[in-house]
Amino acid sequence: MPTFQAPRGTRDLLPADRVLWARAEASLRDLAARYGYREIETPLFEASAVFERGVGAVTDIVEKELFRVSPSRGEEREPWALRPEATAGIVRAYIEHGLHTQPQPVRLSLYGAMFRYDRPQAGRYRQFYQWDIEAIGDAGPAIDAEIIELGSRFYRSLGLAMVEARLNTIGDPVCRPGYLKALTAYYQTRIGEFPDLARTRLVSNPLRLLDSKDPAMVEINRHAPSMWDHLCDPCAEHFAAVRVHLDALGIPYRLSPEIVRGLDYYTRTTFEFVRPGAEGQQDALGGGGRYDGLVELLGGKPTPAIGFALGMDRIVHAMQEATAEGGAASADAAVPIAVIVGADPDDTVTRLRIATDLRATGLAVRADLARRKLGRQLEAAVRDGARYAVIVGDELPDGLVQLRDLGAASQKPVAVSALAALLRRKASAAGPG
RNA sequence: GUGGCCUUAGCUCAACCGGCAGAGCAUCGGAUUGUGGAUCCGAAGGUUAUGGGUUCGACCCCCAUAGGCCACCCCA
Repeated sequence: MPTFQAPRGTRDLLPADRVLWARAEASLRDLAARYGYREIETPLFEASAVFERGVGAVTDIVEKELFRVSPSRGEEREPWALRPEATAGIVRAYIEHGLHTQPQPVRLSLYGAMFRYDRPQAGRYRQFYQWDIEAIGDAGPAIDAEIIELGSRFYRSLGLAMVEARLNTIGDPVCRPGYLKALTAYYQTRIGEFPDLARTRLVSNPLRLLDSKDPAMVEINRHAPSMWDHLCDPCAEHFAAVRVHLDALGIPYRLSPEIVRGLDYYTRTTFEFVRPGAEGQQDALGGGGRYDGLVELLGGKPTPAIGFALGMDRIVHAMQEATAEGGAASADAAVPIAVIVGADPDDTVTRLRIATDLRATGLAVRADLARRKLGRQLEAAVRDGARYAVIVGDELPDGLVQLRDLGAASQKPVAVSALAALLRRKASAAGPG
């Protein structure tokens, strides 16, 4: 066993892994830019209160899962926590920097690491990665549809066509209390059938009982009153309008009353992206909703907003499975067009100098600097995926090297001074693959 | 945070009832000194996750710890 290992719940992404990650990240950056969601970066940690107030102090998230950090010294008094999600920090930044003075809505995109302190298992890490999209300052249903369509497109761009959008509405502070009253009243009539854990939850967060996976609760929920029957007129109109927009865009979705968000600042639209057939609890690949109450809760003016977050760890996992099922393997960006090898293993100066000169012209080349014999150098070049080898040998005093086509196993002498232009032409001619 | 299963070389795994820790792949080197993913030969790689205990003797049995996985809790 090595002396040190990655901390519990974290892992190293080795170069072979990073290829897939980079592809997903490139796709999301491209999409965000084209949809007008501009990148923002917030600190990895914030005052704990940002999350506690935003999320609710009595929830498991804060009591159990918040990754708290405290300064080991100094005058800082405020307890900090690593960000468990992106929204609270983004909203804090929106308020702090007066982004309400910019044209509304402000469309924002953030990709990065999030942290939670709970017991790890596959697809659930203490350090994990999320892509977060927020549109702050627009109450209309069209922006809801834009964001859901953006999420759908992202999955499709990665070849995850099976991902399914699920849509719901949870009302707003006008109509939800009445619904909660009706729901609680119904649950009271059947509390005798409740599993133990569900009983405590009936008090703390009855809405959450709707997405319980306990068979008894599923049966009870079958006859539970529906939020949809209790919506106030504005909420009902909003919900209908979101669906009109999605239908107009041709975005398939399933209406799913169990998609709830347990927190008070969530309003109206909620949605998730799931992968049917995923093992265990790993089927949710992302989700979001409207949070018209959060900006005010964190000290800003009342401001409508909607956002969503996609878990990259699970997305990459899904991509790996899709690749294993016969999809195309992705290309490694670090494959060189040529490797500079030499007959004299010790002459690393010449090899490094030629490689450096070629790289200065923009080419992707690598010099073999391990002092091994020529055969080993060629072998390594082939296994690196290089198409050419530049062989430095006795011809060098005449200004010549051998340019060897590793695929065709043929070679010809080339002037060192002509190498860059020649390789550039080869690189652009054949293209990747 | 609760319960269960698991941990042998970088990776995938062997090792009889408790009796000298091995293989394949990968890595590095060699196969008459300037040419390849194959083949052959060789080397290196281990306190059997860690620490205790039982035993003449422990990869094997017992306890603890760490880590992984699974189911809960939860999923902002």
